[in-house]
Amino acid sequence: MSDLTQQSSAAHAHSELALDLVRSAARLTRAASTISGVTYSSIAWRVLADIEREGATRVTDLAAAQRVAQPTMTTLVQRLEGEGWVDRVVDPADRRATLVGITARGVAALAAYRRGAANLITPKLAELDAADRAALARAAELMLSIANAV
Amino acid sequence: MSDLTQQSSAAHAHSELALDLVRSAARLTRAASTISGVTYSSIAWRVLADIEREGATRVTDLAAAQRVAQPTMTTLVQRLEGEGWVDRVVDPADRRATLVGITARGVAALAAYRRGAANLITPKLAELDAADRAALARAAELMLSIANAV
DNA sequence: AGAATTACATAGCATGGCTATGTAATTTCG
DNA sequence: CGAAATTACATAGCCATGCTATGTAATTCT
Repeated sequence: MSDLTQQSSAAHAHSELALDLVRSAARLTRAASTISGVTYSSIAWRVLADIEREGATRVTDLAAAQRVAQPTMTTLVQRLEGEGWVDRVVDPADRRATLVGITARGVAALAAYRRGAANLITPKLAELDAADRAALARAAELMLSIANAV
Repeated sequence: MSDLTQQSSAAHAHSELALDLVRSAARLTRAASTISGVTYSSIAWRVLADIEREGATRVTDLAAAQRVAQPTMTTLVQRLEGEGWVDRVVDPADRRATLVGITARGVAALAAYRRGAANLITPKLAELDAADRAALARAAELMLSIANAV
């Protein structure tokens, strides 16, 4: 096999893998949204988790991190505030901006979501061997970095 | 470390991995939805792909496969029909049922989506070493089977 | 034959998306 | 310094993706 053919085969294999990844990630995401009792989809939990990890954050930064438009994030933050999960204060450094922080109730709601998600997925992980779990752990890291890069 | 503590540690690690997986899958899914020119979200492409692979399929079967309610699927199929990507015929075996088949235009639209998705993700895969790509390939299989099992 | 179940369309509503626009605050530039 | 430009976010209007409830027709069960 010539170099050019090898490159074509590798590119084809990478494309196949790319599509497999996109597909299986979407399937898992949808399956994970069927957690019993959970009424918000994944973006709400991702936002709460990011705020928990990073501290109070501006609306536009939250929107950028989740790859959504600012009004989309404004609406979500308004709903989360309505649930008592986040609070909003004017950013003292720039009075145009709003800082969104997570409340104790938000931390509790996020923890409950995490328990539900773990309850749904963890038993399946327990059935796997250590090599497969290692592959998944590495893949989770890689998927994150790929998602952040595109 | 006693057996019980080991089990607790393993369960905890599995929970952490479960949450990491759910999170990174959701992030990748969202990132993949930012493909230039793509106006439908992932469920449309998954449905088209499933119909392409399985042949004409009933609305309820499509809904079950995607973990959504039947009316959700009815609405999506109506829209896909409006795009000329699927056609619908009465199932001769049961006149209550509708069989949804993919059209040539649907095949073309699905192919275009796949090209876009591959263009977005494949360059990132090319930057990885073979072990990482192998981990991702294995993880894609595992995520699919986990999604199908929960 | 009638009752129960199945298959899917419709209705109404909520969440998650978008672009466009308006208002206030901040920064830039002449 | 003041006006213009830019930034930050809320609001408006619309669509896609979700749900439950309900209606209609067809099939199955008793």
